[in-house]
Amino acid sequence: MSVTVRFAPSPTGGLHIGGVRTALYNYLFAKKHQGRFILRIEDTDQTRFVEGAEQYIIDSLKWCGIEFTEGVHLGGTCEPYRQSERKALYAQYAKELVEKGAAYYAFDTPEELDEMRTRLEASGVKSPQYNSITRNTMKNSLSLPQEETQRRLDAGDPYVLRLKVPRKEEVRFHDEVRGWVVIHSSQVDDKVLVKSDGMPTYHMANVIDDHTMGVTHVIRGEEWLSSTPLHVLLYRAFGWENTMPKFAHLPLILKPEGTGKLSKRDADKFPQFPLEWTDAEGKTFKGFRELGYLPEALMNFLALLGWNPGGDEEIMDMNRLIEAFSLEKIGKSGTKYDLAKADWFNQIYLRKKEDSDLLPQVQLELEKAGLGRRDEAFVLKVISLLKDRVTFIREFVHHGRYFFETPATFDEDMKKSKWNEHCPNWMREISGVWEGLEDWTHASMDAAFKAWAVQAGIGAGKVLPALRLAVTGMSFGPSTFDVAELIGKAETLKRLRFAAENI
RNA sequence: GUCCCGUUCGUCUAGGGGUUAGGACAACUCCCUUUCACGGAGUAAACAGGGGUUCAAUUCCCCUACGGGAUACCA
Repeated sequence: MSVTVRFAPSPTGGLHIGGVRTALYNYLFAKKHQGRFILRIEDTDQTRFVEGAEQYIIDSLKWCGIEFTEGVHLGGTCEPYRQSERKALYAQYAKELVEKGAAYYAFDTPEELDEMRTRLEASGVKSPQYNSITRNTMKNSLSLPQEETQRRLDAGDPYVLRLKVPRKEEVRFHDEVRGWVVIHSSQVDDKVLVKSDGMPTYHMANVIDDHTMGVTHVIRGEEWLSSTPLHVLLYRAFGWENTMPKFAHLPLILKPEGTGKLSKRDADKFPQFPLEWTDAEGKTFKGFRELGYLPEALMNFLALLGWNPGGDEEIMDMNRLIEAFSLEKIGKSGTKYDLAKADWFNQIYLRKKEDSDLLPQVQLELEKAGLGRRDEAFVLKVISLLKDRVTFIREFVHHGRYFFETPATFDEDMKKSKWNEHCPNWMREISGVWEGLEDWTHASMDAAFKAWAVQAGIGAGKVLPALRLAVTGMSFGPSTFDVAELIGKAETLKRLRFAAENI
């Protein structure tokens, strides 16, 4: 059977980094096996629905380079792909479960449920459950006389459907990353399958969808490991156990500091969203895109967060990741979210790009910084001079302002340590020497400068820092001669004379 | 509390009954560069603890500790 996987987020907000990684692993696995990859929207909780979230998820994944073969935005043979539009299907299967005696109606109000829990706790039960024992004391179609159940149903009393979890049954399943997991059915409670608003819960919708969509591998976060026995029980109840998908539970991404799993609530502390996201309160969070991360760098970083092919190889583009990916090599332990390495990946991928690929974004950054749009050839040269020195595209501005405007201020530390009382004169002399230059190149400037230094009896090392300060206003950067060559003779001489008067 | 999962340098990880426990990021040092990066060479840095099994355990088993997850009519 061909591989079918799915990514099934809830449209409850911005897609966070953990979700992106889950989607990525599913994508890599699907591609590797030339299988189907479905985008399904799990919107069964109408109270948590967030407008725009679905489109955001689609846009984000697209930016990441994660592509689906079918789904809510593409259509496909298993439509609809939005769970809220599959209600009729779930109702039909729910009915089947009741008829089989695998599920039952429960009429208990939230207050009665609370009461049951406090009563049980008072009598020493550590974790009160609605289960094979306690369900007899509650109001449901198992404990109530049949006529009473029917009467309530006919009267339109609110009810939920619960799974009748067997009292003594061993549930075991093989997890592709963790091996065999065994749990006794007594640990599983009679979970709600259909809520009183008629919507299925995640558990039921998930099982029905995965089955009807032909999903072969469920690759999801570890937070689902605990409820997998319930899902197995559901497959069993439906009689689908022999075609049950394989499970692979991914280690969680943990907060970089302190403890706990990463959550969207931490988004103001460190970037978590692929694209800029504005939440319900109107708070806007920058995405990786806005922060200047390259999607290929992000994907490489994310792929290696919890998975490793087993060697020293680290720089892997999407094709290479697909080729190397396997479920067995997924790690078991949680992983701290430390972006330092992501920055390094970004630097690597930035350097791999052609200067011309960087041009549009650099131009954009220049414009944003108020430096205007410049001649392409000129900017291209700036890029080649600066590319090895930056991690993010936006840094071209910070590192290279002086290419676009005459420096108005000069680095203070540099001034203190390298600018002495002779400097103004030196600058004037150098500008005089350079003024006579026929060709304005790095080489000719260098030669003229050295000749002047020798003749004046001054060590080049004494003057060069001052020269840099005069031309760029900064303490670091490419060779001053390169800068001078690019900005041109007139501008360079102007800067030298300005510096002589003003530093 | 209970159940489940986990634990190798600060971080991401490789490895696996006998290894000088490997790599990468970050840090630091040196070289290159009359700057800053890049590049190169180094330094420091880890098998959670205790019991077994074994000639031998970081690797297998058990316990403890610690971390995480789940315990909803959320996903």
